[in-house]
Amino acid sequence: MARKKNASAETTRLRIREAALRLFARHGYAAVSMRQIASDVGVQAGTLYLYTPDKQTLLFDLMHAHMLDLLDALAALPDAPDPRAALEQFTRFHIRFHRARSDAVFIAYMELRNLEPENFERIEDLRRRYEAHLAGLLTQGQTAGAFTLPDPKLAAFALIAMLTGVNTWYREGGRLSLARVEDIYWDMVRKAVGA
Amino acid sequence: MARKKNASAETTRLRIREAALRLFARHGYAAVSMRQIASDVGVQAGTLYLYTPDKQTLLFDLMHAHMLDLLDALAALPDAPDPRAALEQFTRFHIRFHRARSDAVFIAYMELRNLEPENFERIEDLRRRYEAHLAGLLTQGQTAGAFTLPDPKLAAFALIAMLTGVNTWYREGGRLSLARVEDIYWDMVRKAVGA
DNA sequence: GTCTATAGCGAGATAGAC
DNA sequence: GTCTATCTCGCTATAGAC
Repeated sequence: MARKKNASAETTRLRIREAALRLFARHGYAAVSMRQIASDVGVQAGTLYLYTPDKQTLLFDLMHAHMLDLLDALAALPDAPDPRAALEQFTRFHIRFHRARSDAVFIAYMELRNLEPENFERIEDLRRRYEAHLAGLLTQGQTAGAFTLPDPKLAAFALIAMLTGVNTWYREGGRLSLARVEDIYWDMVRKAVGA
Repeated sequence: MARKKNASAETTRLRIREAALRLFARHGYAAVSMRQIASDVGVQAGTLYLYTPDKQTLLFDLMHAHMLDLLDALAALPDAPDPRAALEQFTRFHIRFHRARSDAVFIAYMELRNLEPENFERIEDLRRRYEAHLAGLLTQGQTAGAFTLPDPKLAAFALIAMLTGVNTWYREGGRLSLARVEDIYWDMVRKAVGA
């Protein structure tokens, strides 16, 4: 049946993306061969080319999907009553979202240099939108007198770097729960912007 | 003359390291071939093997030298009169030192996964010493009542991530001088730790 | 939709001439 | 100290059988 065949093909497609995501994150795009990905999925290398025109497009699709997920999830956040609540919501959202997708986050940052120029620009454009959202939120808060910060744009860069950094050290089952980590980082974020 | 030959060899050695550093930072260790490095230096590929036993050792040596430089420079900082002054000194030092060596910084972080386990452990050990220095400084400040922070270890991770992040966006000749960037980041650091 | 087989290429590393 | 030449391997991508 057509439905069965499509379902099976979609499963293979998904498994290829999962394997590529994990392997690229662990060893790096350039260090991973199409053969390794195929072996991980349990198909032959040639089979991958039914699902992607080439290795570069596979990488780009993974990064692009991740950035769209991020912006969609950001847009889906409920409205906050005031700038301080909005910043707290952003802080906790950023930590949770990035923690849950550490492989994709790692790739979206580390493999930028392996993208062809046109693909690079498309990903960078999406990243700038995310940064601009936070910068706008900080600017609003400052205008409203809720925050005191020397430079909203730099503060946005600084806070995003700080929050994303959780991924480099946080391990499930460690000293602190993720909820506790959120609390601690929110405390530092709040103080840093003078809220 | 022996002196002339040695001097020439040392020059070649240096140029190989510089080329490798730049190329690894720009394209990634796995994506750069020994032939590319040789071509950049202006020698043949085989010549590189007079200076390094293999590509992996070349990478490790670059990362190791960078980490030793960092710890040496940290140790060479003058004593500060109090915890707040020590933290300000650290903040400005970190930004300046990392900014001046962006290629080495990038490699020391991004290429960890391309190190063989034993080499990885040696680099990680050096990195932990650097983090421990800041964590110790924060703990002292808190004990002395100069800082208010929920968790010195997490604060150290958070601040280092935030400060290193300057390298991802700062460009010479941009809107802000590096001195001004230091001021702005120090303002955020100071507030974040409640100093 | 997946397989086997392979074309075509470039990699890391080494040998030996100069 | 650097070169040319080469060994051996694994890569991306494609062709065609089933």
